[in-house]
Amino acid sequence: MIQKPKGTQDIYGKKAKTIKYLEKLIESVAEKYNFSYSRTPVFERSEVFHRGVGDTTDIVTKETYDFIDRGNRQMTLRPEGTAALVRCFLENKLYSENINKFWYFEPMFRYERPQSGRFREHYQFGFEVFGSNDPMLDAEIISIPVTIYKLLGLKGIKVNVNTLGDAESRKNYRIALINYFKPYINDLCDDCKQRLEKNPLRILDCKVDCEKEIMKNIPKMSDYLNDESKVFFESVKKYLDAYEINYEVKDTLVRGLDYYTHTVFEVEADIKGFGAQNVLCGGGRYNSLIKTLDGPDTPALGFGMGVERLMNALEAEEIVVGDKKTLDCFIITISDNEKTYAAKLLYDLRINGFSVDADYLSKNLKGQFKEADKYNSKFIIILGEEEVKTGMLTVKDMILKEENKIYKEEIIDFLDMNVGD
RNA sequence: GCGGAAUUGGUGAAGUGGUUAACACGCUAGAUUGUGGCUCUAGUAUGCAUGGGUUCGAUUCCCAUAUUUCGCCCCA
Repeated sequence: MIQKPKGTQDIYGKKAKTIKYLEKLIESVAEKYNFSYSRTPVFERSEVFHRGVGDTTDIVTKETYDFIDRGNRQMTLRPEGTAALVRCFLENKLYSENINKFWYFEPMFRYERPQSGRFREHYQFGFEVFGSNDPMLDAEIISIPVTIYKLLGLKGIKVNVNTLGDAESRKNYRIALINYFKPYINDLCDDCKQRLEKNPLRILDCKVDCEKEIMKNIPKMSDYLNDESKVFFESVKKYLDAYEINYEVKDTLVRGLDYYTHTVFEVEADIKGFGAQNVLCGGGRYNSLIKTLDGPDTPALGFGMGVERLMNALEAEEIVVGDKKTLDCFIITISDNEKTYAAKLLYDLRINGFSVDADYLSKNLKGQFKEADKYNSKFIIILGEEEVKTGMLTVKDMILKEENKIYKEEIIDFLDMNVGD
């Protein structure tokens, strides 16, 4: 038996229905926020992510699906949505417009060891805004996942926010961190020893070293923010209050992708018994990314949310979404003699907008009734010798449990009147 | 990349080094030859992830591989 590749999933049945429902919900939220739908290729030239996400990040150093195509080009399966969308933004010169608001819902690929809430292929949706430095948008971006959780009735969530400041603040803080940790380099874990030169900010959210004595007096980002960055973050917080968002400022929150500046945020699942992978959503402002990828200096921000983790959270809170499967009508035939008549009827009803099905397994009457039940059919049409001959159909209302005789010519009007929403 | 635990019909699962692999759901047929949902009866794994090995004999013990799951790291 051939098994699926590690960390991938077959999506069908209940799971498929939930994903479809979520996608529609997200689309409707996107419309309300005036974001437009976008799609980019599943694979890109590797440098999109290597330069975009950052060469020192774990995502790029050990988690990308890289391959060389037949034309000897180095390609990478998309590990996250932002860098790819920035490439699209630049290539199509969308910066000629004032502002661009995009959303996406696509599979992402990371070569990792799977566990609860983590896959090698998973779905992620995200919202990105290019072209504005207004702190009101930072709050708006954070409000989108919060709105989605609210619409779904998901309560166990926690919003953490921080600022990394602008390039100058970040540079000063970086120097301060290196100076602080250098004397203690032997006390740090092996990963952090590497991080010290390449990306010292990442030491802050290291889970190995976080309990150590040296972590207690580390310089604070807030002391290295220049006035402009401070004012910006204060505005963001003011707007967050206006959006009535409950958040916590967490000054060790730095995020694992290199492109962030100013505002960064995460939404955690705060549900008892939830797995170790509890970050449902993460994002922030990335004002320097577009320039890094050879574009004009354009401010931007956004977030991404893991669909499987969102579904885990819904399940943990026993929230069921999506409608029950129903059928307007099921056609039962007494014998094979009525099958051509049934075929015509199926075609007629379907083309007139009804959801209709019939038996294709030559089941007996009882079996056909059971099947109609399984699909929650509102009506059943029973076709026998008599009905075919006279054109007088036997129609059973499964909700009122009553049977009617309807002329074939009137069946569409009849169903129209009785199959409401 | 590192560590732990798993893998038995369509599904949830019990079980054992030795003739017929429990139970439940589902499915099929019948009781009920044009009316389902309830009930009753019968049927439903020549096989226990795959490939090796140990053994007179392996689904059971050992090894490898694949997948799942729970952590670490990291992230959505």
